[in-house]
Formats: sequence, C-alpha cells, structure tokens
Amino acid sequence: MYHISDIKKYRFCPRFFWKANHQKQTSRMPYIRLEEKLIELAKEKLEIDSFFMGVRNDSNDISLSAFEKNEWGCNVRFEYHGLRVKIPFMQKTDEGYRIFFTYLGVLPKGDDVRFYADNLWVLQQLDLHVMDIQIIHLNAGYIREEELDVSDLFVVSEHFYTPKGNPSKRIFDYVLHHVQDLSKVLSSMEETLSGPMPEAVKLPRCYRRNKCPHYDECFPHEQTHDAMSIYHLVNTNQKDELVAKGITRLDQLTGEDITGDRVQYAQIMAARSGGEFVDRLALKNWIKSLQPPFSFLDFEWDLYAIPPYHGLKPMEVLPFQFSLHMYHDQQVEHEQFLGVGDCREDFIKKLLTTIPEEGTIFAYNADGAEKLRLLELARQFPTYEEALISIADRLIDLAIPFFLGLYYNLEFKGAFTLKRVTEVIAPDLAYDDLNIQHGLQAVEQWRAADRLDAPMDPDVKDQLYAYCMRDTLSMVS
DNA sequence: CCGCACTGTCTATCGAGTGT
DNA sequence: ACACTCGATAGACAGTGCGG
Repeated sequence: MYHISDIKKYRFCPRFFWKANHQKQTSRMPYIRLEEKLIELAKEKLEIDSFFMGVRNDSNDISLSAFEKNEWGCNVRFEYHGLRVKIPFMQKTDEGYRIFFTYLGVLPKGDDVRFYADNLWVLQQLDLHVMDIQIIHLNAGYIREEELDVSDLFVVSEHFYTPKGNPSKRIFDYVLHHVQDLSKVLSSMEETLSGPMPEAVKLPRCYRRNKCPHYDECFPHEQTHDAMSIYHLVNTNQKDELVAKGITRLDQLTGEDITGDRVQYAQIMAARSGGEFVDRLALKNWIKSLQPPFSFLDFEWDLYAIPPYHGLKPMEVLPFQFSLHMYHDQQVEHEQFLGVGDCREDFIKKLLTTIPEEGTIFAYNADGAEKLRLLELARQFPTYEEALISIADRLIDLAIPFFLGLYYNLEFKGAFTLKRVTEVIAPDLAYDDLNIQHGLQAVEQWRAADRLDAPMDPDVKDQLYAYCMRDTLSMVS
C-alpha cells in the first residue's frame, strides 16, 4: 500500500524511496513552527458546518457513500491499485467534485504540479469527475491583531503564483495537463522495494534547493575531495561533465569552461596562485564604505506559519535573541539578549539602548537576515520605527566579499557559510566544542524552552559568531 | 518554508536599416 | 506601406547559495 508521498519520494530518487521504506529515518525538526491544526483552521475558512470526516483506511465505498448524505468531505480517502490519497476538502456539486488542497505557505507554486496531478489521477481512475481544484494557502498580506482572523488568514486560490507573487497558471488547467499514468511507476516502485538498495545516481536535485539528507552517504568520495577539486566549483551543474572531459582540478579550468561567474573566477585564480585570491581593488572600495567604530550583530529567530502575536504576518519570524559585539579602541564589549514568548519589545529596547550610535554594524548575510528582521520590527512597532530603520541602514553584509568573489580561499571548498569561513580564517574559533553548532539547533532548544515558558541558558554561540566576524574583518583588511 | 542578492538566460520591445 | 533582421535595452524569471 502506497501513499502519494511515496510516489513523490520515488520520483525524486528510487534510492531515497528505498531507504525511506527499509531504513529507520531520523526525525528532523521542521523549519516551520506550526502549533495549530491547519485542517481545522481551513475548515473555518471554508465555513463548512456540515461534513463528514475521513479516517485512515477508509475504503472507496465508505468515502463514496458518505457523499450521498454530505455535500462536503474532509480528509477524504481514496485508493486505486494500492495507491492511497487523502483529499483535504472535497465538495460534491452538480457539475462534479471540487477539491481543495491546503498549502502551508503563502505562494503555492507550479513546481508542485506533480503532486496534485498524482492525486487527480487516482480520482480519475475511480471515475470521479473533478471539475475544479483550488488551493487554500496563507495570505501574505494578513497582519494579525490581538485575535486570529481565520477568514483573512487564508486565501483560496484558483491560480498558482510566480516567485514574485503574481498569479500565474490556473491550477486546474495546469494540473489536468500534467496527469500521467502511474501504473508503470507503481510497478517500478514494487520492483525497487523488493530488490537491493539502488545505486546512487547523481542528479541536480540531489543538491538543489536543499541538499538531500542522504547526499554524503550516496557520494562519500566527495567528502574526501581536496580543496582543489572541481567538485567545489560553484554555480554550476556541469561538474560531472567537466570530470568526464578530464577536468578534475580547479587549476585546469579555462575561461571556456566557466560561465563568467565572479566567484568561479576567484576560485580559479586562487587555484592557480597557491590557494588564495584577493581582488584588491574591489576589496579596497568595499572597505572604503565602512565607518568605524565597528559593531557585530547576530540574531536568532523562529519562523511561525501562523502569526502567534499581534503585528505578525503569516510565515513571519519572531526574533528571540541577539548578540552584539562592539569593537573600539582595541577593546571588545559584548551585550546580549534572550527572551521567550512575545519578547519583541524587550528585544527592541535592549538593542536600542546597547547599540553604538555611530559606525558600521556588520552581520553575516545581513541583507537577507538581520536587516529584514529590523524592518519587520519597525513595521510591527511604529514607536521604534525610526530608530530601527536607522540601524538597518547602517548594516553592512559581511558576506559580500565572499559572495562577490572579492576573496577566495581554496579551503572554503565552494561554501561561504559563516561556519566554513570561520573554520578557514579563524580555526581557533571552530564550533566543535559547542553544544549548539548550528542555528537550527539553537531554534530547537528555544522552542522547547518557549513551549514551557521557561528561561533558557544563554549559550556562547553568538559570542563566537561575532568574534569570528571580527577576525574575518581583520583578516580581510 | 520564507526572503534576499547576484547572475545568466530568455523574452519582449524599440528604432534603425533593409528588402519587397 | 509592410515585413523582416539586427543589435541594444529592459524586464521577467530561473538557478544558486546564504540566513533562521
């Protein structure tokens, strides 16, 4: 017996599918925090009073006969040739069934069309006439007040969206176009499961977007690649083609092999000149934009699907911790904040009273992280808007010299995470000796404490973050 | 899952020039 | 007058890689 998610796994990678069925999976903390039951809220949104609720292992007959007495069904189960589907909402009309999927995000994208098409295929095989498909998703524009307004929290959409948020293809038409016969897929799945673990095959999807959790296990030889290896070339999916051409080392690359990417250029130059590349002119220009005294700022936050407090939007975050290092007159001062629950206002107050009035404030990946957090807080708390925006304006992204190929060290091995950069530039600040070695581990700990409403031990992670930034800078300068 | 930046690629559009 | 090409330009979009 398979579920739609098995099809998804198998399509993604037969080996992934095999492992999911044969090996015990380690549970991973979800990125998105969801305390509510999505299906219950969506039911409120659709204003359904009378309906039947499907349960596990419902047969087709049970589901179908339920529709004889009910217009609406929730979590309706169907099954065809061993493939089970669960339809979140289903409405019987004179023209056929209208089905609704829920989506825990603000922009359902056409990329997921396979999933919807596979669901539809099962219904079609059972001769159920589906006349429309809609998706219930979170409303990006909704701002919570004291109470949650469910009707405004969701949007029921007939369209997918572009990444910019504009409506694109009509869901039903697009899904209808993508329906494929799954019989063959199902028998291949059966065959795969009864056989040995499939060989690892490298595809872009193995590392695209989120690296597959099995990646290191599938391609162990890549773990041992030295810094010069072509496998560290960034912004390309042609690595294996290059290897096939006999190019396995970065210093073998010529202009014809690369796309003209600045980081690629920096990688090659570093490879040719003994391990390091510095674009002195560009770096000088960047440094010119900096204003002493220097401060270093780092936030931690948690991402909520459904806004838990006033002023928050769906998929917005709650900053709960900051660490601030101020560097002047050869001295380093440290301040930090850590709160639970809705600690935003305390967070802001502490930040505003501790941050220096002048000078550049660094953060790693600031434009995509700390700066956004400050602007969000400014919107949520108009009293502090001006002060917060002025801090945001002083933020400089410490990652820029790396992202733009101004500096490259072969030991980066193609990655510019703060962790990697630190390991290379300031090895004595490595994270190995810490209990928390990863931002998401910090969030996990915080969530546990937040749910108990108990204080958490402040850890030293942020201190090291900032130290590392300081060292990075002194090194770069 | 979200957002952002950067980059390259693709597409639409415009004006100039050309051929019919 | 019309259709076409060409190159330049601008905007949309996808791909990649950060942060949590």
